[in-house]
Amino acid sequence: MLTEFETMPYVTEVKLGGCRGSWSGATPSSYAEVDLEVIEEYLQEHSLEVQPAHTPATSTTANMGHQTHANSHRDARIIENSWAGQHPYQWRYEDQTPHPVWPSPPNNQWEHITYSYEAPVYIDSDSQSSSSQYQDYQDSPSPPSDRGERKDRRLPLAPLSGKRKERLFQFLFEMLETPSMRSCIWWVQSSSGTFQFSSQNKESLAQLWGRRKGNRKTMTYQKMARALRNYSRTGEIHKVKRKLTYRFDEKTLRGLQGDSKLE
DNA sequence: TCACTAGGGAACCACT
DNA sequence: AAGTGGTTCCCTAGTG
Repeated sequence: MLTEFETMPYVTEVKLGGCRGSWSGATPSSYAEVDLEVIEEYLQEHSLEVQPAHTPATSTTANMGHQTHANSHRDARIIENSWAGQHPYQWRYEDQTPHPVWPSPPNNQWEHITYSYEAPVYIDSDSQSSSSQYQDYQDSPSPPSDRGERKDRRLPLAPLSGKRKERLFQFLFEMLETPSMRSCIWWVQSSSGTFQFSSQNKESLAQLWGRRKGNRKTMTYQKMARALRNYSRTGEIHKVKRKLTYRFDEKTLRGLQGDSKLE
């Protein structure tokens, strides 16, 4: 029995008109580079806007043009193993090996979209034994912060004055809510705000962040992770003792989710 | 040994 | 001008 959640990458290409939502069963070694063209286009559109604390899934999906059914699922978006809940899937266990059961994509949607998936295999930590590293980490109190007084002013995440720059954790939340970014970042346990980067596509995600911020140099995962480590001081995001895995602070997550519902 | 990941110090920058 | 929120560079350590 698996004692902690594991990541098993899967890649599938969804080329509509062709094999709609078919599970290609590609081997883990055949990772597809995430097609960022669509994302880039989307980011460009949004970078021109004055963004509230984050860009909600509604505008995201609207602009992505292939998630029109998402709104009806918004309230159920943050659910366990939901993969953001917009394309629910199930895990089937055969010979102790989990296999994703892929949903069929909406008819005539995702046209021209090349989709690559790297799906997490998640074993709910809530039902784990106490030997779980993740559980241990979850139960441990937040590290004392010498800047604890600042916690009260790090939020609200509710619409800021309209011009404040988007922050990294807001960007990450947005990406987590963006279906086309699931090959880069995904929820491990959305209810606890735990998410994970793809080892294959984390650099792409970092580049998107850097592009959105308009950095002079190319953003890398290493630099982005440095910023994430700063969050552990302010308590907005904590590192989970698992590779490429982080967890939103409860307040931060509530703020982000609450903000999302305001839209 | 090496690649990858994590942690953090320090200087710096853009913006509020 | 000061504070904030990163960004960039660098070094070190742990792990497989």
